[in-house]
Amino acid sequence: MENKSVKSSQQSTPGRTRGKAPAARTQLDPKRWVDMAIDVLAKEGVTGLRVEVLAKRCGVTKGSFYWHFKDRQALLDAVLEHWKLGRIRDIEKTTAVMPGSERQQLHYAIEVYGASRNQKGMSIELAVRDWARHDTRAAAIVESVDLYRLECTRKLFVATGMSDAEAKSRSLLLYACVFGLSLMHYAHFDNNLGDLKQRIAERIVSG
Amino acid sequence: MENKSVKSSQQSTPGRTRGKAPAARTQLDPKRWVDMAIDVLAKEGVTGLRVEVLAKRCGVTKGSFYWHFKDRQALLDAVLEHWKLGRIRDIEKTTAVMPGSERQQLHYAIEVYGASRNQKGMSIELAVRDWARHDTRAAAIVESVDLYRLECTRKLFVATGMSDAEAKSRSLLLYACVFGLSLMHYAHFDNNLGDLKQRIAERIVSG
DNA sequence: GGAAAAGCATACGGTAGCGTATGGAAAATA
DNA sequence: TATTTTCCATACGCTACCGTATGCTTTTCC
Repeated sequence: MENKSVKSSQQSTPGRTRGKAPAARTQLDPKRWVDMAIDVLAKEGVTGLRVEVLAKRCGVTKGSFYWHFKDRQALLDAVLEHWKLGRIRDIEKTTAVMPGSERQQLHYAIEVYGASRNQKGMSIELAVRDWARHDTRAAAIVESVDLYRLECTRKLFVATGMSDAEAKSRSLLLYACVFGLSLMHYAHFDNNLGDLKQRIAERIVSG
Repeated sequence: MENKSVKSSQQSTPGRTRGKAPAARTQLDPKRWVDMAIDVLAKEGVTGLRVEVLAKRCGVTKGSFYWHFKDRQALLDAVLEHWKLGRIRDIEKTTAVMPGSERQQLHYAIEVYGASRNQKGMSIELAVRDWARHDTRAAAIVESVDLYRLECTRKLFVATGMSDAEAKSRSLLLYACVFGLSLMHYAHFDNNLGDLKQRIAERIVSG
């Protein structure tokens, strides 16, 4: 009972220099826990993220969990960090664009969030945001991700010829609308939702 | 330490004669529970809505609770119903308008949701929507409220001269943006958030 | 092969919450 | 005043968690 590897595991690993990738084993399993945790997070929210429930889903007992993590909070921190990094990678991929096709890319950004294949991603998004309403750590992560997102799309809007203030407002409108739509229940509001969404996207992107 | 005299200002209690149906008397105190429950809901979310916690906040024990409610679910149902009725009343008040000032009323609807004095209302709103992600009853309530809201603002947009399809898309955009903004952390995105919000409101309302 | 460490299981004590049972006090009613 | 009905407190059993302690088994390394 020493050396509970939280998430700063590695660096030294004293004495076992010549073996083989020593970090490989103790590095991969925390990731398995985090992946599973994010799965549960999407379906149940952060309050459903219980140690023993998670262990059962992993096919082990919590004895395993407490070997890999100091406590439940350590897992939650790891989940937040993993989510943040994943979002940043995703944002960069989504907003990377050849000069000239910025408008098209903005439409793509809107569409990709509402896509049904992205259902799980949006569930995670909403779960983290609800989490952030009661937890300052989660709130800090959400803020950093939000600011990064807003900045990336702002640049796209600027590239389409807008003023900076207008680009900022459009950027904010874009994400607010994307997240807001995923929060509403409007399936029966119209029988041509595709057209509605198209009009909304135009309203956000075009001048 | 007696404090049970919140008393009852019963109104009619009809048919009190020899029959039964004495349920009227026990009608006022459940409201106290529901009010307190909504308070907790706003701060902690539905998962924080625990019987014993609530009882403590009411200065009683759960023995009282289980006299007024069958179980926890009964309280949750009552909370949902109360919330729904309150929202509908509020929507009707917010979207009632003299012919000619529809645009102004739409701006007011946008502004009133983002107002800081409405902080608690928005907290409840978000709590109920997160609740609805895991509970079909809550989802049904949210859907009915959403459809009513969307319909009311749709009429306002139509009154400003828009086509029905356009009015519907604006209506959806309006609420998506309002709820989405309350979900994001953009305070440090700009030092003139008022201007940003103004631009967004114009984008939603004006043609 | 044999010691040491990794990885997990089992058992334990503790808290929090749900719902039930039962009794007691206060108020309404006769 | 006596009795019933309201309303609430207390006590209980039960489950789901968290975190710790301590083994047991499988690798890893010499």
